[in-house]
Amino acid sequence: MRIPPSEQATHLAERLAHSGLRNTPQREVIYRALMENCDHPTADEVHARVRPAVASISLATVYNCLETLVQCDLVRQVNFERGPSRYCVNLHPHAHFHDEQTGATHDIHIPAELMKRIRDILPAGFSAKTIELTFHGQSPDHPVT
Amino acid sequence: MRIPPSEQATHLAERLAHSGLRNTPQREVIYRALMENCDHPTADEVHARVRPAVASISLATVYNCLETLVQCDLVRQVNFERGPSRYCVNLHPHAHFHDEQTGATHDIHIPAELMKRIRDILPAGFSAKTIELTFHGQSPDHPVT
DNA sequence: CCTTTATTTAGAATTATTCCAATTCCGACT
DNA sequence: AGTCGGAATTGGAATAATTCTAAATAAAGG
Repeated sequence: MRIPPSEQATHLAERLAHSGLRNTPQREVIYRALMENCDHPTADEVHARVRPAVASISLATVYNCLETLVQCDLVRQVNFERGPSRYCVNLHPHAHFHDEQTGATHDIHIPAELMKRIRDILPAGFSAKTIELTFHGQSPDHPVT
Repeated sequence: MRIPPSEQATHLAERLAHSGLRNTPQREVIYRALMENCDHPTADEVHARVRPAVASISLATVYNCLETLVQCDLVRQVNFERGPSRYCVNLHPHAHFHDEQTGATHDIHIPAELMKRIRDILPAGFSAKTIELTFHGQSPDHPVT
């Protein structure tokens, strides 16, 4: 299920080109960092992770690149309450479970059938572009992050 | 369906007492402001609304009082992305529809049966204390706020 | 190469919120 | 009534995450 790094890079390059954007080392390394470890890091955490590879990268650039990736539909931005934004490379429709103790985030699969039922509670005239479903509580002992 | 002001006040007083907290004019006026107009104001907006009644009230107090009301389960705090927190007096389980153009927020009723199905997608071991369901998109022409 | 335009960068600015320390208020108890 | 102690309020300072700005750098096309 994991895509080899070369294909990741190709995918990124394609999507950027598709939006008329350039493929830069910073964007590549950030995208790779997210793909390697599919937890849900904050911009700060991403910054820390990519520094070894691109020592001079600034936090502003990390924010810029992450926004670009989100715009290209390569990455999903996730928010819990008013905490720092987190970034997620799982593009399948899914919910998030936020563990209040550990702060860990778990992806929860949403069956297509349920997705449809959820969409159906909207009264006529409402058209939803995105749907967010978030659980807060306690996750099992063995944290999968 | 609307509760008369006197009962509101009683309800507030009871809940505060129940948590060993005092009933202050600031808390009362803020609670009343929220009940009167069930849109989803920010702390700033609440501040602006209650100033006429309690001219000297500070923004810090508004934040304090709102937090108190949330803790007493009299008010629900709602967040969209990383925008300012909003406050909602509808305590029935419901979803939120956030209009991206106008910024308006609409409450959407969630049938109990659907609520149950949503809860059921959690794998064993996960226990959710709260569930948030948020739609982003376009709402009908005639905004109800 | 040279130009144009995109991107990166550091640091300043912004926004919402929380913290802090100093009053003020309220209720209980003499 | 007078006083004590804890709560609550207040204004202003502090914080945290993010965005803005203007200058420097890099890439792509001619």
